[in-house]
Amino acid sequence: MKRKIKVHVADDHMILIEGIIAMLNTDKDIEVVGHSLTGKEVIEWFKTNEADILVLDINMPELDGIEVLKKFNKKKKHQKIIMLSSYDDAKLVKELTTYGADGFISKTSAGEHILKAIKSVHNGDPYFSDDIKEGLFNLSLGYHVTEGSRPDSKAVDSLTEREVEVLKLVVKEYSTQEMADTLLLSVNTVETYRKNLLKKLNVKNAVGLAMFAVKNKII
Amino acid sequence: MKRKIKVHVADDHMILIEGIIAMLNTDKDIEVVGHSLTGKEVIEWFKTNEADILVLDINMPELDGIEVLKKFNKKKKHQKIIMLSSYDDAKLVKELTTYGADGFISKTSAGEHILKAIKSVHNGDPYFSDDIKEGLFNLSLGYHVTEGSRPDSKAVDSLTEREVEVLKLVVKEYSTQEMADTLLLSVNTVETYRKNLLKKLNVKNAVGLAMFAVKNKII
DNA sequence: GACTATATCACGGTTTTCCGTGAGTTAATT
DNA sequence: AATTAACTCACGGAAAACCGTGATATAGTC
Repeated sequence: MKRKIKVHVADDHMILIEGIIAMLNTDKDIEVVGHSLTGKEVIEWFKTNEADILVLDINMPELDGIEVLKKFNKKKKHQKIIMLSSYDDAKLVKELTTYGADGFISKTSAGEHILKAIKSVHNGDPYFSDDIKEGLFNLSLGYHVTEGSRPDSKAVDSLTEREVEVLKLVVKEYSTQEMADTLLLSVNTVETYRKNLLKKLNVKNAVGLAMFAVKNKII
Repeated sequence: MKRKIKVHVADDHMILIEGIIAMLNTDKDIEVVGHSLTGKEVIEWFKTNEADILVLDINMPELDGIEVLKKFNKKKKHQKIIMLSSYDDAKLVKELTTYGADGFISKTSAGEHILKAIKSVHNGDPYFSDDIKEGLFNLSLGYHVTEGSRPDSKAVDSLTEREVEVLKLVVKEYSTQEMADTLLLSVNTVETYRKNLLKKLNVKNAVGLAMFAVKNKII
């Protein structure tokens, strides 16, 4: 008997999880072996369990899908990962694939796409749903940013990934403590990034960081 | 034979719609007679069709659930409306019930709640899922929240001249001391304005003030 | 193998922000 | 005359941000 494809589903909306599970259960080759409501739960689950495919929502509390993806990437975990996105995440696709995402489907697309994606990815072929492809296409046609004050691309490029992550959270009004909890880092480390940001971007305080982020569309 | 409860489901995520439909179809008293992906579609559909219950997502493109609710309310349409919300919409509940929402369920709650909600509301009893209730409870415990996140003209109008002046300087990365020097005020006074701003705009810190200023073009 | 960049954490200290609460003055409105 | 809104200031305490400096580990590059 053929071994079923083991799938773990992570999304902060239980209703959506149930919907996906119900659908996947209609396929005899697929078995849902677990689900999580937060990024932290995902990490915990995979410490003691395993699955072939992880269906991972981008927006989750505590630890979002992107962070989870990065952690898995770093640890060279072998399971494939399909990112679940809301409509406006097209621009993330490229970035996320470099972090090891194997597939990308939009929640706006029909549910059968998840089935297709799982089978495709399990076969080793990346999968992107049509609307994601369309979004990518539109992006490549010259994403027009509304001009305001001149962005400082030199400074942007000088930022490391972690610094950008911290910057994004600063914009969301997170305190250092909250960032540490979210990114699973020590408060001291977050402070270091914050200091580096202030220096690199040559601003005086968190407001300066936020304004820089706005000008450079890091938001 | 008993007449089934006719339900229309509106959400911009097809996957979620499918999940809900699949679940509702397991109940013999309920019949899903239509679904929509945008607010406009909902309006169009109800011009030529009818349903007993409308399950309506708050966040949709083109015309969001709130607008749809208002339109229905104005036209005194007779069907009941259950709002589907993401986690952080608790503060909207009160406002939405005045616009004629009969129920409120969070997407984070389990799917069976939709069944309960539909039957309850169809019986004439309002329904709120537990986490929504909890959110309301917390709100009534004093956390005075004005409004959600979108551009908020009410909040802008509530600001006094002095508060706006301080806000502008906050955006320019001024410290309280510097603002006091610039505006020829005592540090204490500037602090007061800053506190008022935080409260009025319902943000956590100076970054929140800056982001509000950006959104509302006070810069 | 040395060098560099990145990521991670620590510690002690200063400054600023944030919070609550209260209170006096003027100008406009009822 | 009474109320209200805006403006002004004060004080004490808690929390967070900011600053400098240094350390370790790792991965990649020259």
